[in-house]
Amino acid sequence: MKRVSLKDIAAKLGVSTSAVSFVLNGREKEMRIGAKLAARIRKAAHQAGYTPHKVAVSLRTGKSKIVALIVDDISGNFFASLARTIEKEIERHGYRVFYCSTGNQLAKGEELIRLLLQYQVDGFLITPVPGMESLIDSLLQQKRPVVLVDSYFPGTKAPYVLVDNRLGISAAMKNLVSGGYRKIALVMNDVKLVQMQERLRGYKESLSAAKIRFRKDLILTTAYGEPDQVLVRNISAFLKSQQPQAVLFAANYLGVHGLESIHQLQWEIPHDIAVSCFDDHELFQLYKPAITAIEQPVEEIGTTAVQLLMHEMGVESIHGKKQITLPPVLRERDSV
Amino acid sequence: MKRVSLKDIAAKLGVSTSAVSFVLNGREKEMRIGAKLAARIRKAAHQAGYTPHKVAVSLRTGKSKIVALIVDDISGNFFASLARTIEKEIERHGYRVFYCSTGNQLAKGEELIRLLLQYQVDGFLITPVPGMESLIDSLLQQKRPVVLVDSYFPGTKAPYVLVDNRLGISAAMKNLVSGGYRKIALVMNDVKLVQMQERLRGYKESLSAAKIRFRKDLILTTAYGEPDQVLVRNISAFLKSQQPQAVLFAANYLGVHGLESIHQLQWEIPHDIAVSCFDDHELFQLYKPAITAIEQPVEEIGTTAVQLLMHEMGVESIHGKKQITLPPVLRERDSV
DNA sequence: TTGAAAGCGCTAACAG
DNA sequence: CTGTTAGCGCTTTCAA
Repeated sequence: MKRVSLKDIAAKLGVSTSAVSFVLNGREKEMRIGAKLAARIRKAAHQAGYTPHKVAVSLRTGKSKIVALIVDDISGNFFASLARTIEKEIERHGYRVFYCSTGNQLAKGEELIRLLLQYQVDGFLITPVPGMESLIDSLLQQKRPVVLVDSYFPGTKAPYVLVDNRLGISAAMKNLVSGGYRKIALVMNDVKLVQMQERLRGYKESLSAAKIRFRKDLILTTAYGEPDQVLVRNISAFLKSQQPQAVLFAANYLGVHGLESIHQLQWEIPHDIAVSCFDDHELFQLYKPAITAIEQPVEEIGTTAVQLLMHEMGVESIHGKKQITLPPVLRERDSV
Repeated sequence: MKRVSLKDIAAKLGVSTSAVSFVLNGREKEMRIGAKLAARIRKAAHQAGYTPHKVAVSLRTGKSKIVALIVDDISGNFFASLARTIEKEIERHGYRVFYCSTGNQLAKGEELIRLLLQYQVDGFLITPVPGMESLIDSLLQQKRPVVLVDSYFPGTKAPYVLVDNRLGISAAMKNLVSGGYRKIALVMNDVKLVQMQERLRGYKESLSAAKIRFRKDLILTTAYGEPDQVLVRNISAFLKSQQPQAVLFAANYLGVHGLESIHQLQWEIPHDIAVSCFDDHELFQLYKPAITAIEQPVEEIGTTAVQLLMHEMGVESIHGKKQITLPPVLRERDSV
C-alpha cells in the first residue's frame, strides 16, 4: 500500500497536477478553477486519503513549517514549562516545534543550528548562552527569524523576551528588608549572562535604597557547572563564615542546593536564616517551611516569544517593542 | 550568498554531479573514481563550504536520519532524564532526535505520528499510553521501526524496554516488611497500563510472601489527571480512615502529593507512618526526612532503547531478547 | 573509470 | 478558466 501522491489523484481525475495542487492549497481562485472541478478534486483527494509529502513541499518551497526551540538544558525546570506553552502557542499558528538542547556546549550549538538550517526550519527560539553571540548575529544577517528567550546580548538587534530580573530581585529584597533583615547575603553564579548581572544590580540597588552598606563578602559567586556536592559544600562554608540573617539565591538550582547546605548546618528556616530565591521551583512550595520565591511568568514569556517570532517570520504583524521584559511575581511563603 | 550545491561544485570542477555525490559519500570505490579526482572533489567541496541539503537527500532516499521520541508529557521528570541519555546515545549513531509530546491525548498522538511519517522520520521511540495500541500496530505493520519505552501492551510484537515494576515493588515491600510494618497501604492510579498492574501484582505477591492478609481497603486507586488539590485531599482522607503503618506510593507524583497529605494530617514520618515510593524524585532526597524510593535505571533504559531501535532500523544488529525489563534500585533513606 | 539522465513529490511561472 | 513544464538538490541506474 503505497502513498498516494498529487500526481496519482491528478491522473485518476484526468486533470493536471497543478490544478490539484492549487485546489488543495485553497488557492483555486488564483487559478480560477471551476467550483465543481474543485469539489471533485477535494473529494478524490479525501477518498484516496491523500496527505501532502512535507519533505517534497519543503524542498520546493524552502519552508518547513517548523521552528526550533534551542535551550541549553532540556531537562531543566524552566524549559519544561516553557516548552509546553510554546508548543501550544505555535500549533495555533500551524507550525511545529523541534526541541533541541546544546547541553551548554557552544560547539554543539553551532552544529545544531547548521543542521537545523539544513532541515529548513523557518525560525529560531533560542535561550542564548555566552559565546553564542556571533552565531546569532550570523543568523540575523542571513535574515533568519530569531527570537531570544530568557536572556539576550547587550546591544543585540534580535527581538527578545525575558523576565525583568532587576525588578524581581528588588521585590525579593524589599520583602526581606521589610521583614527586618539587614545582613542579606546573595548567592549567584559566574555565568556571563545579562540576567545574572541584572540580578546583581538589583541586589546592589536595593541595598542602597534601604540604606544598607554593600559588603562584597556577603556575595558568593559559584562556578556554574561544578558538581552538586561541591556547590553544597561551598554554600555551607560561605553561610557559616558570614552568618547572614537572610540569603537570597539568584537561581533556583542554587536555592535547591542551598537548602541542602542550610540543612547540613542544622539551621532553622526562618529562625536562624531567612531564605528567598529567584525563580520558583516545585520543591519550594512543598518544602517545610515553604520557601519564598520570585516566579517567572513562564506562560507569558512563551506566548510573547511565539508572537514575536511569528512577526519575524512575517506570519502575523505586531506593533510595539520587540524587546520585552515581563514583570515577575513574588510568591511570599514561610521562609522569610 | 547562496548555498553551494552539489551541482555547483561539479560545475566548477567540470565533472559530473554523480562523481561528486559518490566521492562525498565515501563510495568512490563503488564507482572506481580516481584517487586524485576524489581528492580534488573533496578539497573543492571543503573550500566551498559545501553541506548537503538534507531535505533533498531525504526526498530522494526516503530517509531522514531522524528518530522521534514520543512521550505523553514532555515536562515530566522521567522524560527529562530519559531525553538526555537518549539524545546522547542516538547522536553516537549519527541520528538526531525529534522530541514530541502527546499531552496525554490520543488524538494528538495519531496526528503526531502521521506528521512524523510525513517528515520521513526513520524510527520511533514511544512511551505508550492506553489506546495507542492500534496506532502502534499499524506502525508495525508498515514495517516502521518502533521501540516501546516505559510500558508496553501485553502480547505486542514490538520490542520494548522498561523497569521491572514487580521487582521494584517487591524490593520496597521487603524493605517495609523487614522494618516491621505489616499494615501497608498502596496508593496507585487508574491508568490502564501494564506497569501499574505489575506494581499492584508485586504488592499482592509481597504480601502473601510475608504472610500478610491482603485487604482491599488498604488500596487507594486515584483517578489519573485529577487536580492536585483533589488528589491531596483524597490521599489524606484515605490515610486518615485506614491509619496504615506504612504507605507505598506507586508513582512519584503520587508520592510528592502524598507527602503533602501527610503533612496536612500532621503525621510525623517515619514515626506515625513510614513512606516509600516507586520512582525516585529530586524532592525525595531533599525532603526531611529523606524519602525511601525505588529508582528506575533511566540511563540504562535510554541506552537499551536506542540499541533496540538501531537494531530495528538495521543499523546495528544485536542478539538476544528484544523485550527487556531492567532491575530497579532501592534507595533506602530515612522514611522507613 | 566516468558522465548523463531519470526521477523523489510538489509548486508556480507561463502558455494556452 | 486549465494544463504544461521546469525545476528544488540529491542519488543511482545505466550507458559510454
